[in-house]
Amino acid sequence: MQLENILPSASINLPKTFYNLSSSDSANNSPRPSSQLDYQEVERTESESSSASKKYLSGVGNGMLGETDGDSYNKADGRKGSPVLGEDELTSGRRYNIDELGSDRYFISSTQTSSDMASPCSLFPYAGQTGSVYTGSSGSRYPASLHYGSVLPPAGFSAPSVCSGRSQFGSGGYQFSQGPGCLYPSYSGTGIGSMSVPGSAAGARAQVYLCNRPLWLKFHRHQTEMIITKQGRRMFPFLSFNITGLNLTAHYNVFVEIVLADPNHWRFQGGKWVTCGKADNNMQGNKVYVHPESPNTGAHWMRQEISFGKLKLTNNKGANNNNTQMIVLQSLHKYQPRLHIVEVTEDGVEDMNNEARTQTFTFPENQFIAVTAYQNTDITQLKIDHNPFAKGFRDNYDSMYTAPESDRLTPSPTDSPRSTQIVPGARYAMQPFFQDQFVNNLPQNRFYTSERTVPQTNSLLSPQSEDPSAAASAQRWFVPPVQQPGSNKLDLSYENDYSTSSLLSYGIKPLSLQTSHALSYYPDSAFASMAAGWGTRSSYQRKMTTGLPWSPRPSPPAFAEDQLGTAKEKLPDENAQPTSTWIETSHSLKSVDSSDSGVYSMVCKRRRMSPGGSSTENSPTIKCEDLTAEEYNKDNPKGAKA
DNA sequence: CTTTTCACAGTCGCGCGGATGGGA
DNA sequence: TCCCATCCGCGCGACTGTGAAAAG
Repeated sequence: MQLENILPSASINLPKTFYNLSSSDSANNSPRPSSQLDYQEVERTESESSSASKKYLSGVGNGMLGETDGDSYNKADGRKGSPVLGEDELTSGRRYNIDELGSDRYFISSTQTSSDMASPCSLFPYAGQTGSVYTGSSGSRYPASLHYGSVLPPAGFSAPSVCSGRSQFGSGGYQFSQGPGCLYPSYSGTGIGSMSVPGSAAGARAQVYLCNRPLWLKFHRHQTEMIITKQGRRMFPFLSFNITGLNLTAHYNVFVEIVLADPNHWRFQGGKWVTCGKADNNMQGNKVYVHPESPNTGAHWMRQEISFGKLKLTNNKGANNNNTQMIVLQSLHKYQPRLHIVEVTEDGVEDMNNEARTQTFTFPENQFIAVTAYQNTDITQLKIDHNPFAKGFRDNYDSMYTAPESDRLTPSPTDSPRSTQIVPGARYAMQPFFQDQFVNNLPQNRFYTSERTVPQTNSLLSPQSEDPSAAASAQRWFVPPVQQPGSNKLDLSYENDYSTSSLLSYGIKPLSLQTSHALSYYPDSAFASMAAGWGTRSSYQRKMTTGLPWSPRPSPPAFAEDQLGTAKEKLPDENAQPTSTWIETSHSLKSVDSSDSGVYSMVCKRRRMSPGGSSTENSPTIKCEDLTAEEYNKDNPKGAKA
């Protein structure tokens, strides 16, 4: 599919400066998602100041799998990717160089001032497939000016009084997309990252990490799908952020809004997602989920990970009035979650006179297509592999726990999402970690045959580990909403925030963690909390030994798995040219090996067999990406579903 | 034919109640 | 002996994807 076919019209109007950002862009003759722009900016910043990336890249299995496992790492000339899914921009090595830096801190700055606008990096409208939010032709709650950031008009973005009435959101306090054609906020602003508010100097400049970004990326590579049901279905992966840069004493409402990402109706055809007519923009229903802890102080939001694990998606329009936990979506439409941080008064009332107190953050990897039944079996498998609630569907569930210690790649049962929200005082540490668990709990051997040899667990567990690559693997996806003019500002932001790290560094080194500034927020150590909430189930404890492949450390979601990245996956990444990938690959479902795209497509469409089936055929230990045509044919003579 | 709905089986954590053990 | 805290097992509900049936 051609990119032009799926990109919203809004994406056509891209600043020329944008195309000049990358040498490869011009070759593509095609607009690149603004998200790339953001990534590029970050990348450039990183490349200027760090050589750690090479060090990191050179490591085997140290790859930030979430990013580097991307199959679409492209060489400068060999571009491949998946415009449809836009995964390439997320997985391209060029854009993700930062991920491989020692810091692993991924900052995405948004434009705020006019000078920023002048900067191609910050100005490019984020209209790409992966990170775009469709700009509706009709009125929108978010004016076009949003490309500066998330300027939420007081009129349309009424003060949420979340404190006293969070339900207002559900009942229309935030009347998103209530009217026809209003589903797509006019948000042509900066790319994925954050959007800031003009004149937001009045408030603290928030910066946001997408905590479980690697997991999101894994799904995003295959075009994330989210089940919607009448009773509501939780998202998986769920949204989880770390916020910094807020005023410690100011009060904020934090909520997620899910908006249409493009004006298209999608269908899964021929093993890939294709557009199919226009989206129904008359969809009504709640589009906002206010974090239950809203309003709260900046210190509160910054001391812990902000998770939206209880957010539910539904297609039941009748559920919008009385259920603030559910967001009403339409099946086969592509959506983009957005995080809003609104400074409010102590009683939770938004200052209507200061729209600059609203900041919005968008991560393109959070895009998903709402479905009533999974279409792409890869997504299904990913869900099964990573979602603790779906453990019952893991074919080799038992073997994962009975296997030798070194072979055990699945996390403890305590990786349950509930644990992430139950352990008192441990949210900051527990949730990020559990997010990691979700990523790490995947039976690695199933997908990355060579990863098993990588002592992932060791890197995680060994406090004394001084491996730079391991340390580098710790990553956070940082999205400061307000970007200071000039890339150097971004650098500064990065340097400051990372080196001084007001947030948990999530480094591999526990010591670093303990000494991090962020921990000062936590009277109860994350580690203590971990210990408290860990391994409560005796049944699993019996199965587990002390040397677990996963660690209860509050580690970043990404590195563990990333570190497992195979050389195969990483090598192509080193020379990846993100821009090129965007155009040349026609569909995102391409796997690592573009040459095997046919096979890949076939394999990926293979339906997951019932556990009762032949172990050979159903063997979940082989990831479709890793299967060659020969292997696949051998394993599954029946062939894949077309 | 595509999409949606529903019942189902499986995992898991919570909460309750009973059993156990230690101290007064 | 009584009281209290802790541990353990069980039932329940929440949650998942599956697969068949229903709906369009």
